[in-house]
Parts: sequence; C-alpha cells; structure tokens
Amino acid sequence: MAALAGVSISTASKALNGSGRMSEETRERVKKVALEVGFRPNALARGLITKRSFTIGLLTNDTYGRFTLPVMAGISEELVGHGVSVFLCAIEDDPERARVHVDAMLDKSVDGIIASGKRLDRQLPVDLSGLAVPVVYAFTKGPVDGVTLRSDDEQGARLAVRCLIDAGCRRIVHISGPKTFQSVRERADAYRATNDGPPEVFHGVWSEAWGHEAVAQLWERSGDKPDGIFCGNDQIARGVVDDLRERGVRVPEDVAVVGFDNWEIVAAQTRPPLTTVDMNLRTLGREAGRLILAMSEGREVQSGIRKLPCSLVVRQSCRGLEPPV
Amino acid sequence: MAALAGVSISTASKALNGSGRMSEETRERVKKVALEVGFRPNALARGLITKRSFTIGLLTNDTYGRFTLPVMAGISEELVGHGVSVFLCAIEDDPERARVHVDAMLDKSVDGIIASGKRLDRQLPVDLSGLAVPVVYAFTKGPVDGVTLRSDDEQGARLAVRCLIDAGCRRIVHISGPKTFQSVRERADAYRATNDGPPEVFHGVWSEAWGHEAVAQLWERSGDKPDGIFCGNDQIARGVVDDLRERGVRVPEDVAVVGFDNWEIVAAQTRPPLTTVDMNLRTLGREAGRLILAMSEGREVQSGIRKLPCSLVVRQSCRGLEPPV
DNA sequence: TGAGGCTGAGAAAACCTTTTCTCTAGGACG
DNA sequence: CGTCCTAGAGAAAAGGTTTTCTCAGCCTCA
Repeated sequence: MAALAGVSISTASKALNGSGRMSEETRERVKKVALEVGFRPNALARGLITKRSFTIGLLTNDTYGRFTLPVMAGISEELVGHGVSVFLCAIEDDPERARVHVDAMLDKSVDGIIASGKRLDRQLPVDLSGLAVPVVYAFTKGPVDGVTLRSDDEQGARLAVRCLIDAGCRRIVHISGPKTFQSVRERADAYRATNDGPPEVFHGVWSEAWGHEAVAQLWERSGDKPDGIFCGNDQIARGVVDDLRERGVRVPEDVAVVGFDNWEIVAAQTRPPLTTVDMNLRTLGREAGRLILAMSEGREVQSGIRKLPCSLVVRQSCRGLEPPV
Repeated sequence: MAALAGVSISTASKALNGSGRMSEETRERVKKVALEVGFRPNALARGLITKRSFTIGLLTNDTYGRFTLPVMAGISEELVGHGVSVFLCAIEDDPERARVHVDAMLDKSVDGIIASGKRLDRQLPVDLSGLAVPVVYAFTKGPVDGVTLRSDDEQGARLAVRCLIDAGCRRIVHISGPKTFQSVRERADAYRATNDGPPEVFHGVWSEAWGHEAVAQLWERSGDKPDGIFCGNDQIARGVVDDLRERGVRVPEDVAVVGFDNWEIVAAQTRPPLTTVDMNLRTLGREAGRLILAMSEGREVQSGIRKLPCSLVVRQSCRGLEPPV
C-alpha cells in the first residue's frame, strides 16, 4: 500500500481523491509514489463504501446485435473516460432469464441500467420500473414516465423522400415492412406527408424476398411505373435493386432507390451501393451513456421521449440533387 | 438484515452458504426468512472477502460483432447459471484504449478474461500474459503457453468439399479471401487434400464483388468450367451465386456452391440459400466459459490450442448426397 | 500572554460479508 | 460423578477503501 511511502492510509486516500486538507507538497508526493508503485485502488472496497460501482448494465434482446452493437459502442465510448464499465446481457425475450440477469446486475450494484432492443414499440420482457437504480431506455419502448431515447423515424423518412424528389423522381412508392411495427407506420406517414404525388405504400416482411415480390407486383401490373422507391429497410431495398437490375431497369437512372438503416453489410454490397438513412445509433448510445451517468450521479433528468435525428448516407442508388435536364 | 429474524449475522451467512455447523432446523428457518425478506447479499462485500467477483471480462476487437456475438452468447449461457456476469469491452485495435479497458477490468477484480477477435492469426493489441487473472483466448491468437480455443477450419473445409463431391461435382474450384489470412491457407490446404481433381484456388478479398469477378474470370476463359465451387466465406459465395444466376447458370443443378461462416443474413437471403460451414461459435463460447470458470476456481487447465469442429448447414446451393443419375 | 481559529494529518468508524475462533451446554463414557 | 468431546451458535477479525472526527501545533489578535 502506498501509505508505506510516507503518510497514513487516510491521508493517502484524500491525496489521491483530491479531498481533505493537506499541504500541496504532501499531496504531490503521495500521487508520485502511487504512480511509481502502480497503486490501483480496489474498486470493490471503494464501491462498498461509496455506493457507486462505476459499472452500468446494458440489457438487450437484440441477439443479432444489429442495433445494440452500435448503441453499445456509443455508450462505452462515452463512459470509459469516466471510469465506468459496461455489463452486456443478452436476454432473448425470456422473462425468466431476463430477471436473473437483472438480479445479477443489482447484486453487483450497478449504477444504472440501459435497456435496449430491436423495436421501438416493444418493451423488454422484464419490468425495470421501481428499481433502486436509474434506468434509461435506448431504442426500445419504456414506460411513460421513463427516460427514453429513440431515433426520429419520421424525420429520417422525410430525408429519404426528399432525396428522391431532389433526384427528380415524380412518382415515388414506398415498400416497407409489417404494418404492426410502429416505425413502419411512422415512416409511411412521413412518406405520405412529404411525397407530392399520390401515395402508394406496400407492406410486407423485412426481407429481400419481399423486395423482389413487391417489384414484381409493380412491374407486372398495368399502368405507370414508379421512378423512385423508398424502402422500409436496407434488406428490402437490396431485394428491390437486385430485381430491378435483373429486369433491365437501371438504378438510379430509371428508378432511384433509398433504403433505411445503413446496415453496411447490406447497403454497401448492393449493386449499386444503397443510399440510405442512418439512425445514428452510436450517437444515441453516447447520449444514453451521458444520461445514465447524470442520473447515477443524482442529477435530475427530465423524463419523456427524446427523438434523435437520422442522417442520410448518399451512395449511388439515389444521387440526390441532380442538375436539371 | 435477515439476522434480525432469529440468529446472528454469522449464522445467517453460514446457513445461506451451506457452510458451518448448525441444526437443519435453523438452516431452513434462515433460508426461509431470507427468501421472504428478499435478502440479496452484497456482491461487492462478498467479493472483497472471497477475492471472487463472479464477473469475467470479454475483450474483443470485432466491433462488428460478426464473430464475437455468438461467442458472447455462448459464454453468457454457460456462466449465468453460476452467477457469473460478463463485461463486454470493444477495443477497436487501439492499444491505449485496450489498456484502459483491461485496467478497468482488473480494478473490478474480474475472475478472468476471455480474449476474442475476428482473426485466428492476429493477437489483440494488448498483452494479457502475466496478468494476475486467468485468460482464455477464444477465436483470436494467444501466446504459445496460453489456453486457446479456435474452430477447426481444415475440418470445416473438408466438410464443404466432401459435400460438393457427394453432390456429384467432378471439377471443384476454391474461391477465397486474402492469402495473408491463416484460415484462408488452412481452408485451401484442406481443399487441396480433399479434392480429387486438380486444385485451383483463387485468392481475392472478402467481398461479394470478388465473387463476381472470380466467376467472370472462370467463365470468360477458355476451357472447362467447374461444376462445384467452394467459397472462402458467405459473402464471396453470395457474389458467386448471384453472378452464376445472372449468367443463366443454375445453382445447384449446373454448379453447386458451398460457403463458409453461416452468416445468416447473407447465407439465408441468397437465391438459392447457401449451404455453408458453421464454425459453431456459440459452442466455442460455451467452452471458453467453462474453461475460464475452471481456471478461476483454481482448477488446472491444460494450455495449448483446442480446435472445435465445424458443422455443415445444408441449404439449397449444394444438396449433398444426390441419388446417382 | 492567553484564547480562539485554522492548518495539516492521523485515528477510527463504516460499508457488508465470510471465516475462523471461542464459548456454552449437553451427552457419552469411565 | 467428573471429564472429555461435540454440536450448535455467536463473537470478532478481516478485506481495502472513504469519510468523519479528533488532535496537536502554530498563528493571530486582543
């Protein structure tokens, strides 16, 4: 123990924590010795007394990691500088296991819990209200009086549709996922509000196959073909683009396409690469980290839903503002 | 405290931990009261005295989560029953941040560290040897005297090639990633050893685009076309299958294709869905959890590299044993 | 010169368990 | 009847910090 190098245990503690009263000379000396000796205070003992473990729990049912991983990266990024580590628990929609994980976190006296998921309109399979520790809901549904962070899907959808309009599209359709998803409805609403022409929305599932099928329906019926397609996510967009290419329809010259999610692995590998909406999940994670930190330090945080803006990632499937012909 | 309900603090502790001596009647009574009161022992205080925190750290530089997530799920699955939680730290190849994270884990006195990554032939950017806690390397390179867990890529590749042979292929080529990857070389070696015909290996990058290009090279040169293609990963396989389809080559009737990784999002969405090799990363994670637990409990674990078998996931791009024509 | 205030630093309690040691009472045995 | 052993249970220490008290010495001001 660094106390051997000059002063008492209590003085050393105060010196290192910048608390207590002592001469500047003593303080410096202790710090120097601590550094030389490589002294690392025991976080357990510290936590025992301060009631802070410098640990937060991240609970998610997004086993695939599509959404949680960027969120996690953001949280970690924000917190590591404050000496706070993150427990990640994947709970796969099993209430029992979820309970076990939450209890484990509580036992380890986490300073807070961030709940995350894969849908904005579904709660995690475990009730986190009334816990002794603060909770932030990030990209999952929380209780009305909770602190919730989500992407602004309407604004994101507007971005997408405007990009198509700016690219000169006159007849834009929307191919999306199941209507049961709230974000599907929000994106569709924003599409209807932003699009000049008559709205046309196709609901299906979140798969490439549905993208193919939707294009087939559109191209095999009589009447006008669209010249712009706003897709509910990147997988659908990939199916759409692939199908168009195979039909000899050029993207983006004949039909421009915009996706949603900016799932690199899909968006960047599509031919041509997808222009798509990014929900900025990493930023959302950072914000969640900031909030949970504030709450764990006792600062008051206003409850309610915070919507974080999406941004548009322009690749080649819709080039945005084209020079007028 | 549950001690209020009958006995002294020490007796209560012993009752709940099944240690010490006391009448069965007392033990049961204490347990019952603890349950009713919802007593949760403080893990920090316990850790302080037992030197076990029931916490292990998972370090990874696979920010994308492609490999780490299944590993993590396996670890968690194995450990949750033992009351052990997992810290996940993503370190993105930055030695400095990695150091910070490792130190944070050490401060929190984790019982062990599992190092994971995205390449079997690269070490994490931080030296974990000589730490006071046990370390297991799972799907990343460890030091020679370390405990390392990896997939058996050669065996996996043999599985793939045999599947093609069983499907009746006579001329099988191998399209893979950069030769600098050890697993690429291992898979290629196994391909050469298992394939009956003259081996032909194409090295490129890990992308769909390379799959397209490789097929173009093969089909645009003179000479025999292959009737079976073993791809180094699913992305390449997808590029290959897409390109074949667009050329009017039927998969699997004219050419059978097998991928590697079983990356659902790619393999299942390909038309037709990919037959591919699964590295069983979840199982690998479970094994890593089992090992780190044993080591943290002081049990001796033999060092060295353990290769875990891959398995073949049969979808439609190669149907395996076909009835002879 | 004496009282009061301030400065610098150590002593000790507190955090919550686990674990070892001690103590008492009762039973067995000589 | 006395001694020894054992079962059952409590007392107390330990674990490594933080934090509140306490204390001694010195300075200032009357």
